[in-house]
Amino acid sequence: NLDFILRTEIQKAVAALFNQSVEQVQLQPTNAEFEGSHTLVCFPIAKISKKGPEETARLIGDYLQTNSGIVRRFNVVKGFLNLVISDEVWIQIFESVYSNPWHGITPQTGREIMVEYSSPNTNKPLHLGHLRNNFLGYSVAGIYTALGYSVHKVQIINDRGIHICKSMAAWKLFGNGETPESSGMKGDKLVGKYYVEFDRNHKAQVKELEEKGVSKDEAEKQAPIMKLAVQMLQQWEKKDPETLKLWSTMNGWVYAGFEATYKRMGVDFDKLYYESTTYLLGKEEVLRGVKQGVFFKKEDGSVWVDLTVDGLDQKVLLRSDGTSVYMTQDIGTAILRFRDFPKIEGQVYTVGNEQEYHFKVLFLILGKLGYEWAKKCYHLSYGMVDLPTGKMKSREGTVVDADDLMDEMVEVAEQQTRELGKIEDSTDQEIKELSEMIGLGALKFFLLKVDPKKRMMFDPNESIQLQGYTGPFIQYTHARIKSILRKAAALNIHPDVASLKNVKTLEPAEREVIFKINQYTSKLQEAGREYSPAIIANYVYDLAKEYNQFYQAIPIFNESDQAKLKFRIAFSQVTASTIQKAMRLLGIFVPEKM
RNA sequence: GGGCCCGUAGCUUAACUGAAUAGAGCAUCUGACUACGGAUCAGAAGGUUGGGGGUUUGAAUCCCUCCGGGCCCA
Repeated sequence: NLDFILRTEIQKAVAALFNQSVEQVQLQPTNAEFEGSHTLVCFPIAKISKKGPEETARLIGDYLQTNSGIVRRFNVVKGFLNLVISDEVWIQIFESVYSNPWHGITPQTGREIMVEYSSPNTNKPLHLGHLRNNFLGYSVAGIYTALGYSVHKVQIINDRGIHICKSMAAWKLFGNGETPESSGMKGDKLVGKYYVEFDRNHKAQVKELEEKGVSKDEAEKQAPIMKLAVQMLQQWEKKDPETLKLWSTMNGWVYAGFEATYKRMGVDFDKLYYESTTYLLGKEEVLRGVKQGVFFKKEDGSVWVDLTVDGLDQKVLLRSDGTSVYMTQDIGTAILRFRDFPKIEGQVYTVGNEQEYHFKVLFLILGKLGYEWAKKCYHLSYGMVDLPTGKMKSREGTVVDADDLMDEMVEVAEQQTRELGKIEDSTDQEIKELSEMIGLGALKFFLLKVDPKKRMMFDPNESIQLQGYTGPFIQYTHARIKSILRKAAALNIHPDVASLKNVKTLEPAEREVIFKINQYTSKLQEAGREYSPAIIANYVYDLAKEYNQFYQAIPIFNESDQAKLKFRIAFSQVTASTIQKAMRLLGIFVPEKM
């Protein structure tokens, strides 16, 4: 790794010149206006060298140039030492990537981790927010896999509670036995329809009661349809066979619908957890905590945890009637998962940032209960997706449905593909598949390129873009390279490692691309450390952009020098495969033609 | 009442965790070969990084304060 070597050389130089050691070597990419690729910021070193920043920079530059063997030239601007790495070194770096098909893929380390994402309710279909959630979780899982982890992808499905009983109640009253088959609707959509139906009826009944002088709060409880839903929830808890049957039938419809959506999204799971089987967990753990003295009981019998020493407040874990709260379940589920997968060192929870407090508390509690792995639990907190009209609200019907959005993206992609007419020899089926790849690529890239922590804006009109900083731009670059490689094969040009050795100098555009290719592994590590697919998205865009610049500046096949020609083909190959790998980390596929 | 997050070009965003003239894309304007794919490339214009103060050789980044937006806990 070039950066590592450079750092070591710089440390040696400082030791030799000033008889001092530097901990932090501040290396950064050189600004475009100066010659060089790596820049050493010399201000901090000037402090220990007891000389001015410029002189310090010059001395280090001189030393490196004569002693290191990798620095060809240097220039000093103010306190910045710009280093020009010799082309031989760049070519060597390229060669090591080229000759290693496993570049950027860490062999299995034996480490294991769990990533949770999606985690929907079963009363309504998936929406735009779930898309961001799923793509993020899936991508982080992919990044960790590439880092050598064995990753277990899970979700917890909120399949019980009043919300699904509302859909059940409405279906019972107005459904007339309607099923996905009889209606031709996707199961999750059908159940969602009855959830809306419930809400509409409930509102009407509340209004009626209010007109009779009942208070709003009372009216909401007394509305007959609400009473029915509550009654069904009680029946469910008593395990009434008829209620359980309807419950599992309707949930079954939803799962079939979700399955179709996940499949199209290209995400999957290794294990599913259901709240109906986990909601009673955790109570024993909490009681154990009371015995151990990490929790305490109040006079009314409720159990609390005191987090004031951690800068938070007191939090209830069991109500006075002994019933659980959400936190209790989450404690139980976390422990269950570590029993199911004893080798995992931690869990990543992909959940919106409104739950930040909840997870902070959860991890603290798990730590107090003595679980070491609590330290390795991470809340992958992401911001809401806003619409130009503001927040998505199901009650106001402003929710962007996941299936609809994917349809729309693919449709735009297909229209564009046909208009450009570059793939005339393709069958309809092939065009469909390609459009799916492009449409979903655009959507995933759009949702992943922004820092997960940030709240993001989704404008349905402007977000469907296929030019510029988008997934299709990168897919296009890949397809274009593939076209070059086909031509090279047809011309019988076959690059090999030996021919690379005959290349002595590089064009600036080539150096830039190699610089980017060389960054892949460190960007991958950074993305893992930060749990941020956005870092990969930014990286792969930069790489594609650099390659396109090279492509425009240098006509590859005009080259008469055979070694150079072969080098450029090899170079294009490596770029394509790096693009392919990086995009795969985002869950995006790249085409051969488009 | 207590706590957390955010504010960067008209819009969407980046900045390697304190470094050079704050990078991109969209939109606007100008240009690109009979050549390997124009979903591309080159260029112009667009910024008091919400306001003010402080620390520092150096601040979008750290501290204080005010303004504006979002979220959580009781």
